[in-house]
Amino acid sequence: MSENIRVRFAPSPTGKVHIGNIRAAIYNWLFARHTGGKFLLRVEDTDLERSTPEAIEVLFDCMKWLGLDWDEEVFYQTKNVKRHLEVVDQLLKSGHAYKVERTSRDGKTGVVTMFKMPKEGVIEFDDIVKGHMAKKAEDIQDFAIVRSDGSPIFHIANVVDDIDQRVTHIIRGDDHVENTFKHICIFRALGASVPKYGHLSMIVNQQGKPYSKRDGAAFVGEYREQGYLPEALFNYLLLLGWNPGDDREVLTREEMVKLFELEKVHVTAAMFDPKKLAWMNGEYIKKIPHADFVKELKARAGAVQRDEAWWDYLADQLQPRTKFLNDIPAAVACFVSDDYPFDEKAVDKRLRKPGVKALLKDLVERFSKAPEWNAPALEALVKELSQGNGMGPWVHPIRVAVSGRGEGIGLFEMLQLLGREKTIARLESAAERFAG
RNA sequence: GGCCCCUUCGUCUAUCGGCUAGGACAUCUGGUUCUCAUCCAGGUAAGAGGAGUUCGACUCUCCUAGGGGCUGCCA
Repeated sequence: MSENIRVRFAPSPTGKVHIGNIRAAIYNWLFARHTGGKFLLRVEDTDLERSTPEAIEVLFDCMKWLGLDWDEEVFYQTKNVKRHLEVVDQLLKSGHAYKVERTSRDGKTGVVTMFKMPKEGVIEFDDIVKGHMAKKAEDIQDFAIVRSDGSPIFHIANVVDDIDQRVTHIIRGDDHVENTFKHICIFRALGASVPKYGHLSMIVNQQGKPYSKRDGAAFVGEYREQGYLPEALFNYLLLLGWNPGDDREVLTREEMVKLFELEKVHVTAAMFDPKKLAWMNGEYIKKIPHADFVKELKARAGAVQRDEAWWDYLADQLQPRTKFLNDIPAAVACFVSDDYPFDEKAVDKRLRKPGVKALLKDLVERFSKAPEWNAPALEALVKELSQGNGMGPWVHPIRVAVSGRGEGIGLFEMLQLLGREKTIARLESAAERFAG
C-alpha cells in the first residue's frame, strides 16, 4: 500500500454530529491509519447560518472524544471560495459550463452557472465497497454549480477542495452515489485524476429508514451525555458494516487499525441496535482500570468523605454490574445521603407486608449485638435466621429499607459499606414509616 | 415515473461451489446468587420467491417480489 493515501472527513457543521456521519469518519480514520495514509478534516462551512464557531467546536469535540485525530491543518471550505470560482471560469472557458437564467423551486429567478454533462457514453467507476458502478451520461442532467448570488455550490466546491487537498480516496455515505457520477465528470473536465471511491451504507432504524432523531439518540453528543464510553460507541459503529473476519467483536484500537479493510465493508444497510450498544458499553466499563473507575465513581457520587479502602470496595462491587456510567448516581444514592429516594414498587412489595415490622425490629436487635460488622459475618447471621430455607424473607426487606431499591450490589457488602449505625437507624425508620 | 443499489436467525454478521448453515446481541430454559444490571450451561430462531448452470448451490446467471438511495440555485 502506498503512503500517499489521503482521505478526508468533510462534514458541514450544524451543531450536532450524526452517528451515520461519524461512522464515515471512523471508517476514513481507520483506513488512513491502516494504510499509513493521512486523515484530513475539511469543514464544509458554506452554510453560514448553521456553521457557527460553536457548531464547529462541537464537531471538534466529538472527534476528540472518539479519538479521531486528524493530520495537517483543518481545511475550511469558505476559505477556498475564490479558487472554486476560478475553476468555474476555467470550465466556462473550456466549454464544460454555461450560464443560464433559471427559476428555482422557491421562485427566485436569476442567472446560474450549469455544469454541462457529456451527452453520451457511460460513466463508470469501481467502488471499493459497492463494486462496479455504471450509469449512462444521458441519464444525468446538467446541474448548477454557481448560484445566482454568485456563490459556489457543493458539487464544484467539493471537487475543487478534493483536488486541492490531494485526496486519493473518498469514503462517504451512500447518499452521495449519484453525485459521484457527476463529480467524476468534473474531475475529468478539469483534467484532474479521479480519486477512488467507497460508499458506505446507511444506518437505518427498525423500519429500515435512515436513522434519525425520532428513532432515539441520533447524535454523538447524546451518547456522551448518557454515559456511553467513546470506545464502546466507536467499536459498535465499526461493527455495523464491518467485521474482522473471525468471531471477535470487542477489539482494541490497535486491533481495529491492524485488521480494518475497506474492501470488507458491507454494502447493505445496517439496523441500529441500541441493546447491543448497551451490552458493548458494559463490556468496556468492565475494562476500565480500577483506579479510573474509582475516579468516575467519586465524580458521580458527589461530596462524600470516606477512606480509600471504602471507595475501592464499593468500586469492586459496582463495576461489574454497571452498564452506564450515568447509572452510578442512583446506584450509590443510599451511600451518599440519608435522604435517599424510595422506589414505591419495591416498598410495596417488600416492606408494606404484614410481619415485616416485627422482622425489622428483630433485626435491629440482632444487628446491635453482632460482634463483627462485615459482609461474611452478617451473611452468616442472616443465614442462621433462615435455617437453610433461603434468606429471601430477610434480605429483601433489609435491602429496600437501607437503600430504597430492589436491586444493587450484594446486600451484605452494602451493609458493610453503610456501617452498623446507619443500617440500624434505617431499619428502625423503615419499620415505622412503611412496614405493617 | 426514471436511474442506481441491496436481500442469511428479531438484529449485527460468518460462509467466498461441499452446510449437520457458525458466532454475537436480544429472547427463552436451567444452575449460581439475597436481588440484579454479574457469572456458567443449554434451547428456539435464517439463506425473499422462481427458473437456469453444475455431480453438487446460501454461494454463479437471469427473472419476479420487497426494501433503500438519488432525481434542488441542500450538503
